Amino acid sequence: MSAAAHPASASVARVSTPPEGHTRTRNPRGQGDRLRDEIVAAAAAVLDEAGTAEAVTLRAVARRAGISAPSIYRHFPDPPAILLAVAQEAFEMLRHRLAEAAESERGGPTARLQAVCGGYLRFAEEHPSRYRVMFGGVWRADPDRGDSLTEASVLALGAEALEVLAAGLAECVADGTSLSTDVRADATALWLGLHGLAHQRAVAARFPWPEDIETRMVRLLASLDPAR
Amino acid sequence: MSAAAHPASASVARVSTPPEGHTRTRNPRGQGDRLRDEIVAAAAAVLDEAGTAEAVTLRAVARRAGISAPSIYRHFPDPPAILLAVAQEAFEMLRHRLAEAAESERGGPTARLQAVCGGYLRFAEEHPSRYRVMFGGVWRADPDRGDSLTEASVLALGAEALEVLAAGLAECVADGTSLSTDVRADATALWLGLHGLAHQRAVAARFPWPEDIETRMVRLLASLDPAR
DNA sequence: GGAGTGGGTTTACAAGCGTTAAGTTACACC
DNA sequence: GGTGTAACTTAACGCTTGTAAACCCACTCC
Repeated sequence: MSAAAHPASASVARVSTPPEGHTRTRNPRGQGDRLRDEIVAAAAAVLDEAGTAEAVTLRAVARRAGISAPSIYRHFPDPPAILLAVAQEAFEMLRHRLAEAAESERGGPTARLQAVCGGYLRFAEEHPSRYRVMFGGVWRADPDRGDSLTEASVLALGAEALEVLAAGLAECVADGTSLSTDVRADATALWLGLHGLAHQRAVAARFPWPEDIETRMVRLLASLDPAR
Repeated sequence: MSAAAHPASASVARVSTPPEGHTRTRNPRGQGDRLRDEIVAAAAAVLDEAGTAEAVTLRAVARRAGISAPSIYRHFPDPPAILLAVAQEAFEMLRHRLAEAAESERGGPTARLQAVCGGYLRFAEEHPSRYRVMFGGVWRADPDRGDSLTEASVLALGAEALEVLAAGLAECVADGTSLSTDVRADATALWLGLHGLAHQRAVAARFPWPEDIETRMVRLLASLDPAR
C-alpha cells in the first residue's frame, strides 16, 4: 500500500533524493545531536512533499537527509519516533503561532479571539500534512518503546492550544461580548469546531464552504453576540 | 512503515488469517460478482481489526477472504480501489443510519435534529477506523484509474449527509426553536463541528471532554434557543 | 461429448522496507 | 604520536508488498 510498493503506479517522482551534490561532512565530535535536527527536518520535508505519513520511511528520510539509513538509529529507536518528533515540533510551531496572533491583535477581545482562531486555521492550511499527523495520527500507546512522546503527551500538547482559546473566550465573556456560561466547555466545543474545519480542509481542499465559515463557526461556538 | 515491515515490532498478531478451516468453494457461473462483496467485507474486517488503512493490503485482504491475492484483480484494479469500495459502503451505512434516526424520533424538530446528530456521532464511535477512512483518507484524483469512485464522488456522498442535517435544521427554524438565518451555512458549520468531535474521538478516545459536549455543540451551532 | 470460458490458483519476480553486523574515518585526549 | 571513540558507512539478511504470466478446473452450451 505504500507508494514504494506500487511499481505500476511509480510514475510519481521519488520524493526524497538528497539535496543534489552537497555531500555531507560529518559533524564534529561533540555535536552529533545536530544530525537529529536534520533528520527531523528531512522527515518534515518528505511528509510535506508526499502528503502522507506512510511516505516517511526510514530510508526515505535518510535519502532526503543525505545520510545512510542505519545512521538514524543513533538518534531514533524506530521510524514512528521520527514522526513523533515531527509532530512535537509542529505543536511547538502552532503554540507559537497562536501566542503571536493573540499578542499582535489589539482590537478588543472579540477581534483577538477571531485572530487566534484564524491563526489556528491558517496553520492547518499551510501545513496540511503535518496537521493531519498531529491530530490524525493514532499514537498507539506502545509500552515498550524508549521514546518519551506518547499519545498522552500529544494530548497534553494539544491541551496547550486549548488554553489559549479558553483565555480568549474568557476575555470575551468578561467584556460582555460572549454569552457563554461555561468557558471551559465552550472552549472545547470551539476547538472541536475549528478542528473539524481545519481537518476537513486539509483533506478535501475544494469543498463548497460558505465564504464566512470561519467567522461563522467562531461566532456560534463562542456565543458571540451577533449584534456586535 | 507498514506493520509488516517492522519485524522487530512484529509482536502484534497477524490480523488477516482466513476464517479457520472453512475452505471456499468457487462461486457458480453467473455469480462471480459475489466474491466482490466478500472482498469488500474482508477489507472492512481487516480495517476494523488493524485500525489503520495501511493494513488493508492486497494480500491481507486476500488472506482474510480465504482466496489468493491475484484473484482480487478480477474485481478491483488495485488496492486503493478496495478501500474506496469500503468507504462507499460505509457512506451508505451512514446515510441509512441518519435517515433512520430522523424517522424514528417523533419528539419535535429539536429532538429530531439532536437524534440525527447523535446518530452521526454514534456511527463514528462504532466504526472509528471506517470513519477515518471515509473522511480522513486523501482520495487523490488519479485521472488514469478505471475506478469510478473518486474524491469528487466521496464528497458527493458526504454532501448527502449534509442534506439530512440541513433538513433537520430547517425544521427547527420553521418551528421557531432555531434562530438561524442561513440554514445552508449553519448546517455546514454544524456538520463541521460534528466532524471535529467525531474525528477527534475516533483518534483519541480518552480526552477530557465535557459531559454534554454533544448537545452543547449542536445547540450552539444550530442556534437553538437555550431557553427551550 | 468436445470446445470454450468464467472463476479462480500457482509460481515467480522485482522492488522497497526495517534492521543487524561489521567496518571506516576523523578528531580529541593523554 | 599513538589510542580510543564518536559519527557515521557498506553490505547483507529476511520479510512483505504489488503484479504479471501461466496454469487448472468445473460447468455450460452447441
